[in-house]
Amino acid sequence: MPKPFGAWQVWVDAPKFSETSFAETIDGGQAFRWQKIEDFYEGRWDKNAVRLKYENEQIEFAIPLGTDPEAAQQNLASYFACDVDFAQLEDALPWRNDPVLDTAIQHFSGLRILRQPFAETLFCFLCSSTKQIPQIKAICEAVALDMGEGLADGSHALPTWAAIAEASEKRLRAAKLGYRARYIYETACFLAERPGWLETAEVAPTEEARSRLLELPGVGRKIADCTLLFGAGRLEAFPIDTWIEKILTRSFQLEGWKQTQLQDFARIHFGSSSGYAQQYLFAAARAGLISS
DNA sequence: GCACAGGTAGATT
DNA sequence: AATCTACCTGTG
Repeated sequence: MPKPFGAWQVWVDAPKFSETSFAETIDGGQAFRWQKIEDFYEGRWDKNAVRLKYENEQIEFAIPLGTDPEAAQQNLASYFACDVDFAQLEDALPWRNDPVLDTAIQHFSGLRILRQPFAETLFCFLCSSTKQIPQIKAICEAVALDMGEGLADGSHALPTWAAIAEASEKRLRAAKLGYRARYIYETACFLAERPGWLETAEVAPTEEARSRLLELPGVGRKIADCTLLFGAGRLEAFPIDTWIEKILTRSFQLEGWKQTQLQDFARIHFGSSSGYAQQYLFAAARAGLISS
């Protein structure tokens, strides 16, 4: 039975994408709530359920029947951070004297950093440790089905942190979260005792926001930086995961550098949008374009 | 069977 | 302060 989505419409104010940069932006490891179905992607965030497809150099969208197209486009604009000029930021990256970054940008030009809901981003990356992307997606979906609110198309949103706090570690483990279940449940309880705490962290200056996130059980530097980059538009946050560490050591020949030294290198070399550069490198490495 | 996967925290050296 | 190690589960 087909899901109750309406007709395809052109997203008039969509950012400029190539087919590659479009696919990589929504389904390249920034977000874990998109799935490819036939020739389109279906995704969810907050209470939104949307289908998107790249068609004739444009982005078309479809939304559940009976939902408001104007509101949907506003929510899309927010999610895709349409207030940010990524073309300008891309040009400002040091690709002119960095052949590795140049290769990555040539292939994925037009890539964007999403502006996902802060609380959901934190949750998804708490699920992500030593998991492959398909598994992270499966876990998020399982938790959404168990604890998340129903959406207009019959699918489920991710649960709020309050809803997780009212559940249990055991229920999280049922979603195959493994050892991550304890971190997530303890973080939920931490947040439940501190109304407004996460919202304050979201708008704090980046360093303060990061140190706040690091107070949460299971949140280390990498997850904190992913939350800041993909969930708060902090393009200066440079998450160093196993991929980025390999890229920096092999392609940038920084063998033996410590995490703090790699952070310093990223800030100095890539500049104030180092997190944006990070996503290009991550995409290129996963595509096998640069050695990692 | 076994290593590894978009890590973190606590123990050990 | 740097380097192990345990922690769940699925995949190759």
